[in-house]
Amino acid sequence: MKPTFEDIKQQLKAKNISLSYQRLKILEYLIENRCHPTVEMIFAGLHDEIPTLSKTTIYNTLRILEEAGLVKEITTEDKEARYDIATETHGHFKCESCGTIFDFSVDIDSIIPGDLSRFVIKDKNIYFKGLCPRCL
Amino acid sequence: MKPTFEDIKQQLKAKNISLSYQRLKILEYLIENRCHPTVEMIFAGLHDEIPTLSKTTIYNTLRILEEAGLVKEITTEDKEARYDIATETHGHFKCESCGTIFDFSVDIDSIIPGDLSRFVIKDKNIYFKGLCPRCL
DNA sequence: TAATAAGATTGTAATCATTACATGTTTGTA
DNA sequence: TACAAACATGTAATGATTACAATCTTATTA
Repeated sequence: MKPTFEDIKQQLKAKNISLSYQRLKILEYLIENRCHPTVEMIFAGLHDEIPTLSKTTIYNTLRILEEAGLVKEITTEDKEARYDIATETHGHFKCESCGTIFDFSVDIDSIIPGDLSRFVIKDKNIYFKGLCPRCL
Repeated sequence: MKPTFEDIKQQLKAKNISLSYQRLKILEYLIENRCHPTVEMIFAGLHDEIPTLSKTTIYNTLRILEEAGLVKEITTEDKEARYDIATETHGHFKCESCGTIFDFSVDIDSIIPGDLSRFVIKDKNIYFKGLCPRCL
């Protein structure tokens, strides 16, 4: 179910977002590096290929892709934001020791909130913390 | 099930955390203002009563209380952190229009992650976004 | 094809929440 | 009272993010 370039190109076209070289490379990076990278990591990772790439462009691109629903910002208590290609909803687990963020599958529809009947829910996030097997 | 001062004093004593005037007032504020305040809000709210209170003290106190498990930082994509007295686990819903954060009850144990059997889970967060009844 | 306008990218400078640090104050104990 | 440890305070530094102005690219139209 991982999106391919073609999937994403289609979605961008459908939303009238032009696909510049920089945007393409940022998307490529996100698809190939499913480690929930920070802006810094994207910047460093693309620097060899696009030495002129600016962080502002990365921020702009991520904002546009997020508004288009193709990318999600992962919210942790860290001050550096992390980004994830938006696929089916899944949970995130952050190891408090090594900082790695793991995906885990979860049936989000099974979460039935008690008293949100008059609210419109647009986004659901599940975020666990603890220790990963390697750090135990 | 809301904790009282006495509950909290007991817990602090049990953890060997001394209860200064400032810490007491910050706790008092958190107990009386269940609106998930920011540091700025705590600072402004206590300024009349303690004009000399410093933001550093608020940050320090919140960190100590969080380490003691009495306070939880709420993680949203906002850059300003919000704080909550740690009660039974509940979900948070942020209205994308007015920014208000609502609590909602949820049976967190009913969330069964698929593949975290070898992980130690220490904390679970549920964070929904959308529109609240008033903004609809 | 050339002219033009709209949209993208870039780099620098500003913003702002948070943290580090040094100094001054309070508290408990002998 | 004297002392030491813990605490509070204010200022300065940090660092991620955003604002902004200038430059470059792309698409469109005549």
